[in-house]
Amino acid sequence: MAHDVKSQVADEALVHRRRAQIIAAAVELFAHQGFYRTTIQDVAKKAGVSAGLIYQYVTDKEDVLLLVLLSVLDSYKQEIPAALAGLTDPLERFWAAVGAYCRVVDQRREATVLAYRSTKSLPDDRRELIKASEIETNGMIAACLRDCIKAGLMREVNAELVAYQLVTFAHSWALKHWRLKELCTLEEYIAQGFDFFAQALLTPKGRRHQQKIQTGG
Amino acid sequence: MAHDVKSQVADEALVHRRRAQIIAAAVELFAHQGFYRTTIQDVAKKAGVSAGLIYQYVTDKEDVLLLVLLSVLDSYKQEIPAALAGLTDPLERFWAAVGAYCRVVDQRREATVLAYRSTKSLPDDRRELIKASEIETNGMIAACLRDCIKAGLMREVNAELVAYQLVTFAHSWALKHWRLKELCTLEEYIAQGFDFFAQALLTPKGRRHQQKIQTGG
Amino acid sequence: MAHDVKSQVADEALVHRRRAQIIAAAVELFAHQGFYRTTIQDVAKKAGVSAGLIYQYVTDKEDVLLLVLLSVLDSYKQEIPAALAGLTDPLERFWAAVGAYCRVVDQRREATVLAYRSTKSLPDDRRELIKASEIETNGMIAACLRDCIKAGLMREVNAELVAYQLVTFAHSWALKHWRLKELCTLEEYIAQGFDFFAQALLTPKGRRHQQKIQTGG
Amino acid sequence: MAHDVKSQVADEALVHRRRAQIIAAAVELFAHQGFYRTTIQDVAKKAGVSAGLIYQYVTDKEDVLLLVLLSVLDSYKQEIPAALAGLTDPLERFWAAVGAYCRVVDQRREATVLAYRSTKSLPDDRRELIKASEIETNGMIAACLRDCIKAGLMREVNAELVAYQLVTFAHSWALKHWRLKELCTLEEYIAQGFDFFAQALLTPKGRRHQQKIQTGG
DNA sequence: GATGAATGAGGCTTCATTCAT
DNA sequence: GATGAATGAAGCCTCATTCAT
Repeated sequence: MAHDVKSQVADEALVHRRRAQIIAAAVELFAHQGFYRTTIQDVAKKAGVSAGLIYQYVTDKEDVLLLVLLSVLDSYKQEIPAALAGLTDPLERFWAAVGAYCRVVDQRREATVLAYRSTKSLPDDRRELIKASEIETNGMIAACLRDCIKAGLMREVNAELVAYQLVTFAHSWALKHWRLKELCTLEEYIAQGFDFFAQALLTPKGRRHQQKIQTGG
Repeated sequence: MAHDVKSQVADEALVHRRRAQIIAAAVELFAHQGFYRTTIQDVAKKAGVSAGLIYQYVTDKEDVLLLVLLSVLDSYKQEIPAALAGLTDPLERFWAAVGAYCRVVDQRREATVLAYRSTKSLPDDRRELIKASEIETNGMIAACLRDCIKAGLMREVNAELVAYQLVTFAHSWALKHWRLKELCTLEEYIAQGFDFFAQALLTPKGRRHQQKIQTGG
Repeated sequence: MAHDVKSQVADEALVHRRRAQIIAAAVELFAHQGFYRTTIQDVAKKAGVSAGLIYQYVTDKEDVLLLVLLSVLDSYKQEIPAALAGLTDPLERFWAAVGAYCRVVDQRREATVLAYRSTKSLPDDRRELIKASEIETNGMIAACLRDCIKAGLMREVNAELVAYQLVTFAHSWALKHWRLKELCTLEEYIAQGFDFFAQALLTPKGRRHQQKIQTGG
Repeated sequence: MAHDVKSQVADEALVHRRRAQIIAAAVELFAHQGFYRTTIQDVAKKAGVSAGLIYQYVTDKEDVLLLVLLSVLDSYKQEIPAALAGLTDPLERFWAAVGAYCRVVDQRREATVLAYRSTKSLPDDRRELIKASEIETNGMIAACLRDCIKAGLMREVNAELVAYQLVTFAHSWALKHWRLKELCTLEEYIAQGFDFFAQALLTPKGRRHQQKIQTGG
């Protein structure tokens, strides 16, 4: 799991519980007020612990941010495989992955925005952890895409590049939510996105397959 | 344009010059170290002025950020119309607008990232200014899109929603540059994006028109 | 008493002790150098604590001033009742009250001057607290006066107005000490004041009573 | 006149005019906001000149305060002799002097308060100038008092000490105006003060003389 | 393990003063 | 003589971090 971050406390279960507590408080505060505007005292108070305690589970304020960001990215990494479970059809898997992504983003909207804003607040080495996690998630989407291409359902596009476009599409729901929420609901957003990407990516064969899925489903 | 922000100094030309000086220094520093890590002294030193001087042209540190962000958004608002000048064909105008957008983003890559990261650091009222400017720029793209739809060259899509997708596509070049630059060049990025959006948006008529343009051009 | 001012620290006893420490340091410094010339660092150093600590017991530099002024006024409010304890004769009580006032002023001479100089440095709402306290003290003197009038020992004067004159008489010892100390001692100052006010206020009956007291006492 | 303060400007008339301009602006600002809260820029703006100009007529910000305070004390020193002009009767002169003092204080109420608050803000040497001026004014009152005593109209009191009491009585009208104005008008204040001091000071002969004056007047 | 009072370095901001025009 | 833009020292206050209990 996520944290190679060192703690002064031995009991692993406790470490886990305390960190969860700290992260929960921090996500909310960071998301609303930003990293710099949030003090450790704020986090401590919201988490219902003392400020000193936090420093037994974390070395730095930046460490708290790292923990928070990793927890956000973790939730992405968990939801996508979960959504794919039991599905075998490449096209179904593809839409399921993208849809799942959009929905996690919606559930953790503020945290997603936070990730965009704050990654650069981390020192380079810790930021690499974040990037790695992002690449991993993107990889899941790209893999689905490649399976569709291999099956002749989609055009030969640069899978990673398009994966970025898909991911960005999902993120935008959070980043531009202030405006988008006035234009459509989440499901409408997803629907028009699917339509859009379908147009852009599907081969004639893919289109026919798509029809079948929708009719059959 | 851009700054309704008040200054202690009367001489407008001077105000303009000084602010440009301050903004130039600040963009660079904010982009690299972030808003909070950058001190006013840093900005002053880089701008070659005293810290006190800055406060004759700005009320706040946050005001500096506002000025910076507005200057970024301004550059968008200037480049797009410039790229459209002289073009009348709806499709040509559309691609020109999107291409121009991508290229400003590339030129001001760090500033663009800064805008994403730091807008939330502004108090609500100042943030509204930013949002307004963003909506305005988006409107330019959406207008081109609508013209294409009206001319029967593109499908009937939600113009504003798709405009967001286009804008996001451009921004991603800056936001994910750390990864994308390893996958392709800017022009390749634009080309595959055009291809992608063409697939998604053009009507048969639009496709034929597109052919003509490319052949003729 | 005195401090409705909020503190970050919970432990009331500690808050009390720390504030006393801060006030003690501040009175001296403010009295000598004035409020504006004294820095929080000065206060901290003299109090033997860190600058940051002060802000756990106070919100503002102005808050320190408020605390100081309230502590001065408090000492007035405590000394007068103490001086009256056990006395029942109206005339005796009157002189005791005025004498006590003069003596506190003498003991806290610099603080008294400070109160005159610095009250206006407070924002209006905090200044009201000071005024209220002053009115309360004046009320004690005025009450003694009224008792004497009721007993036919003093003329029918405007008690509150004369109370002001008495209070001002006491304050002047501090305010004009630089000159008065060359003209007389505190006790001489009080004596001539008593003589003066006796002439101005006593009725014939009061004069006879006064004789008795002095002879008997 | 008052200012030994040096100026960089030669033309004496100009110096005089400029200083009057500066003082006028400063009195008002200092009186309302206090010395430290008022900036030189504030004074310059209110005086309708540039900040730089002030430093051609003054060496220091403290110099401005000195000028202001001296101008206040000057007005005392002018009004009292003016009120005495033409009067020969010692008792009449005495009441005229005290009355005049009270009325200048009323006219320059805020400036008087300022003098109380701010004298200590001056460095020792400049403060001596103020004290000297105060002693001089007090001397005028004390002289009237001594004349009355010499004429057998008043008791043998310490003239300087009582002069202080009289002066303090006048000042209190300004210092405690916030409360006194609710208790009486200026003229009532003066009247009750006169009554009070008459009781305290007049000999039987003085009392008869007083009757004559009032009846005759 | 937990607490929370204490520390002190550091940043934003103000403003008296100067000086080139 | 007058201007006002520029300077830079200095002070208030915050907050990450420590440590005695």
